[in-house]
Amino acid sequence: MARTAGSHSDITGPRVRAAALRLFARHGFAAVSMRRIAGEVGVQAGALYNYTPDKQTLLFELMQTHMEDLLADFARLESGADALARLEAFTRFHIDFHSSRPDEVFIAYMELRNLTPENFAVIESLRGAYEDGVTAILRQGQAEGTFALPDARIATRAVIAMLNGVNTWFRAGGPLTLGQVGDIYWDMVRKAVSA
Amino acid sequence: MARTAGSHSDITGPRVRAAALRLFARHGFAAVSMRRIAGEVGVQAGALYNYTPDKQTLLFELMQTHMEDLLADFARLESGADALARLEAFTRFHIDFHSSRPDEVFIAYMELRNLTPENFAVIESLRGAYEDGVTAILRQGQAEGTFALPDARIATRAVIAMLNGVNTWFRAGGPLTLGQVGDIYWDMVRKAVSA
DNA sequence: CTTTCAACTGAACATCTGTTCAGTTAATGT
DNA sequence: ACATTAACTGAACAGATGTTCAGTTGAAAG
Repeated sequence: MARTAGSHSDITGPRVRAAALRLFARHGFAAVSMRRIAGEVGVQAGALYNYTPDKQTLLFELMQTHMEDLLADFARLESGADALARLEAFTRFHIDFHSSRPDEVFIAYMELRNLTPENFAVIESLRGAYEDGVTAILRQGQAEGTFALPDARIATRAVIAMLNGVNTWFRAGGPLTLGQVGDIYWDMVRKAVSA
Repeated sequence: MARTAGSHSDITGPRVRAAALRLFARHGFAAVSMRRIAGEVGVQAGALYNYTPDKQTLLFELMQTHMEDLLADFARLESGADALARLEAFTRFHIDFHSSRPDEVFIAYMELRNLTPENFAVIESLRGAYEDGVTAILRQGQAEGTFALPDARIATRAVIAMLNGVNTWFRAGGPLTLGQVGDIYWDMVRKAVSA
């Protein structure tokens, strides 16, 4: 095979995904053309089709990769501890992970409606798996008597929605460090679910 | 003036806005063409320009109207009571108002990036005014000693983000009434901010 | 040096985009 | 009955859209 080493595909592929990610997050999937992504990479639009079968798949794979990364990192959190410690670890993890990937997070929440029904179902099930993990922590706390919750499923969504809000205002280099933001939110999360 | 009474403009105008609202919420501003809006109304695309100078203004006015309605209704809430009662009233109001206007809410949060800078500034300042109202309640509670908050501004955003989450899952006719949802969220909000 | 072929170009495809506007229609006031 | 004119049509505008593909390029394998 000619051009195996020194091939550009190892470089261009990631650059295509990076450009698509950036542009989809800034302007929205529907507002970004394949030509614009190609321009960002420095190639013609046709060349993109060496790296994705179509625009829809490009979006879907960005979202799928993001959700799988999220689940993989979430699974690494300590599961032996008591519910309070686990919820604190989750709270800080969620804030850290999401604030380190603002573009991915934005797309994963905003572009769901631009997925085909099949692709949507895949992303939704990944999101459901993440929620399940949080709900499990809350139910453990209910069983231990540490948490008092009218509904663990709704509390899960409430906590995640609250933490997602961080990404709308937090900017690294601002007055607060991520650790301080974690402290503030953990204080509110802890109280919100406590007995 | 001919065709004053019996004119269609009193009917078509609202129908244009309603169709745009529905379609923007479902598919996104960039993905909806003027021809598609016109089709929904039963009119040719050119006729839309009797009701809006351009597509951008159509979006902007939907968002502006929504935010002004929100602020007007928010201003009607009792302001004489103690902070706890005011925060409860706000919590239930926010849930009620937002769940009664899912399309408006969705657009107001999702289509900010499709506004021109001037229009964006207007909507942002309306949103800021709403946040200010909530922050005032939280600061009153801090002064009264009822609430313990590391940061009233951040707590405002946390509470609003949490309550906004309701719209992603609540459907009228489901297992819970809006009143029950209000109870569940008020329980969490109250505990989250309490001393 | 020659062959190979992954990576890419550039043009073409049919279709859609927001917006404008001369012209048509029909309900209204006189 | 007639003139007025708000409301709307339908065609046109210049350009953008996702996607395909025959052909070019140039680095590496033999």
